Amino acid sequence: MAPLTLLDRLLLLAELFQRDMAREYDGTPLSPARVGVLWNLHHRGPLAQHELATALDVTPRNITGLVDALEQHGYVVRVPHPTDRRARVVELTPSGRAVTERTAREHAELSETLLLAVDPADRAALERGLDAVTATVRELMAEAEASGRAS
Amino acid sequence: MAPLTLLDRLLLLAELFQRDMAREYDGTPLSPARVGVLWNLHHRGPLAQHELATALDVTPRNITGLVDALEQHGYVVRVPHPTDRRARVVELTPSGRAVTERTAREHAELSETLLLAVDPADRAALERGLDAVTATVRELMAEAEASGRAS
DNA sequence: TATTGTTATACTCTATAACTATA
DNA sequence: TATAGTTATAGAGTATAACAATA
Repeated sequence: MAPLTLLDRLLLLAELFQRDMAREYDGTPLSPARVGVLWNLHHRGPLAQHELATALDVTPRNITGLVDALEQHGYVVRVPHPTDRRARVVELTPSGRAVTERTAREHAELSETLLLAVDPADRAALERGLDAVTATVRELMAEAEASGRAS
Repeated sequence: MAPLTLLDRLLLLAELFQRDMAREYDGTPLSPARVGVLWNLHHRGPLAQHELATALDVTPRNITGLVDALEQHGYVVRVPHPTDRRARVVELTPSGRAVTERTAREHAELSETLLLAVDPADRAALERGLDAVTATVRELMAEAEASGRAS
């Protein structure tokens, strides 16, 4: 059997995270895409819908649906934009904030657990390596997008 | 700003890969889930549909839809199972094999590129670290599934 | 004119439940 | 009885296109 390449390892881990995420909110009104909205609001504060669309890299139509669902279940509210009467600003409710705070807490714990699993002598190299890989992936995606746009 | 944690880095990379995958086959009859079927057939040879369902961790109903689409576009064929007349074995066509071989080639190239981006002194530690993290994530998921089943 | 968000429509991925044919 | 795959139905996530209100 061929040994696992670096890409194999990374894709495997990405798939595990994705699978885990998809099950996390099973049976609740939440889902990975909806939590993505909450997570952005948690980190950046109230945002207009088009800002969410840009941040999540989806169409504005999509945001309408996600915010509809989140608002219906009480996690966010739409408030008028202070200066632009076309726009609607999305804000976390206390219930939404409870979700993001719980998620943040769980992330911190998981990060701790994962770090402890790595040999202390390997930790710095692991972080450096991941950063190098991430930077390269970003470059490749930017190039692909540029050439795609050109065609 | 808080520095990126190990989990932050891993989730970021996972998201980039996911985003890239989703665009890869944009405008073609392929898609991540369909390529997942082709990929399994590439690595394991012809498979019955229930084997695909187990491998991809989705319902048999889902496999019906994916194989329908792949068959309609000429990437796979359904052939009778040699001994079980209930089952249908899914096989790659030459056209399907062309896709998986192209994907394998692209993976090999990308893996090479990513490896070159990492400081040679960090490469072994990166692989060890990723394996440790992957093993831990798997343990946690298995535990979560076991306790979910119990409840 | 351009932007913001919506309605209308469609496609993919996924799930559960009921059913047929076979084991 | 149990398994393999299908039909029926439903819901989430995504996209494009046309439109109203506002900038």
